Amino acid sequence: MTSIRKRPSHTLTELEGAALAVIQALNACTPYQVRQNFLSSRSREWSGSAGAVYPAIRRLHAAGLLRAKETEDARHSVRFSLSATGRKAFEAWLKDAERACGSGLDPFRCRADWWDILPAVDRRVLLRALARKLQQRLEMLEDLEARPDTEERRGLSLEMELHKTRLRWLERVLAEP
Amino acid sequence: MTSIRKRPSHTLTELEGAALAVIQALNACTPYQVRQNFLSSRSREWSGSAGAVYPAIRRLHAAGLLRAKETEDARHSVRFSLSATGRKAFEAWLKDAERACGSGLDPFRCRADWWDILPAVDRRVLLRALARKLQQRLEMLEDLEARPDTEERRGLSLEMELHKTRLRWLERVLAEP
DNA sequence: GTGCCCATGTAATCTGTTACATGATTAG
DNA sequence: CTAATCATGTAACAGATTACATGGGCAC
Repeated sequence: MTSIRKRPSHTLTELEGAALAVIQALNACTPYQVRQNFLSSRSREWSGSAGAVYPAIRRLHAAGLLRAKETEDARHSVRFSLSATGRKAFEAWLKDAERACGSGLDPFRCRADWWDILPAVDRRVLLRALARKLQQRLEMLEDLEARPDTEERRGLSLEMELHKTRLRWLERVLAEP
Repeated sequence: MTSIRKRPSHTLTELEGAALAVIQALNACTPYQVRQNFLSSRSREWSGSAGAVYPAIRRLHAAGLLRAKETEDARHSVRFSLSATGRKAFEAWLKDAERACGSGLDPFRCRADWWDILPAVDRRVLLRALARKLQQRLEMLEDLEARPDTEERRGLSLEMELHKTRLRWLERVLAEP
């Protein structure tokens, strides 16, 4: 009897799902392009390190989710696109409400419960510093939004709203006793 | 010459930081108590698996951040508390605005950019399903908040606000063309 | 042709996961 | 006394990170 698999074949990691999304969007692209897409993305969710991207794409290919087409150029690089299985797996990842609605690992929320244990003065200083940093990120995102060449407008506006929510929360805590 | 260390001694993982927070809060506790605290936490950020907690505490101890005091009971279990170095490291973790204000790996935001590529009908069905799921989580959190024995009220209210923000974002997208 | 960037990786390591193991304690 | 459960782990493995390697193409 085989033991229960940790990750059943139909479940993708977040990075794998995102890689499929990029490949789907660019419709046949090289691992390098996927990596560049991750690197240029303003979200620092992943480093987009070669050591993550190339093996992930190899895994997806080995699992039959990707079809490879070798190009003619001298570097004989390989362009990948989604197979039928791959499209199905990607759709499942995209529609996975359970994972989408989990909170993930939010470093802000993770610390929020503990800031209270600081001495009052320290805490106020820290919360104000956090508010400044959030404000700063928000302005950065606003600049990004203003640029006409920015993709990912959906995620951008969502991220800005989330930052604003954190800011409001900070201000509410600061306004307390 | 030694190569640059990936993780300099003064940087903690999120789990290590959270473990220090629990140990600090309980003021001298066993690894088991730390683990129970993670397990009982409503946040599913980590599994609180033994294979993560025990090694993490051993690491922190080996790094001199924790002091161990063996108890007298037959299980001769060990209670840990923060050393001076440990308090300093924990404070640094707690006050790390750079990490706190990053967005972490948010599975909702991660997918938000790609939902647009679905056919309009599919997308509306999905977004409504997501809204229901978020609503459901929100109600669960409200119940939790209503219970008098709930700790982590700060993080709880923040998490609820973040969920509400996601809900509003969904409704805004649904209200479009 | 030499130096530099492009594109693709590999190696070592680190942290976390699941699944299993094991001795102590307590309920019956 | 025996069985469940408490408390503490270990083993095998997965997936990511950093740092390094390598070979092709192009600027000068």
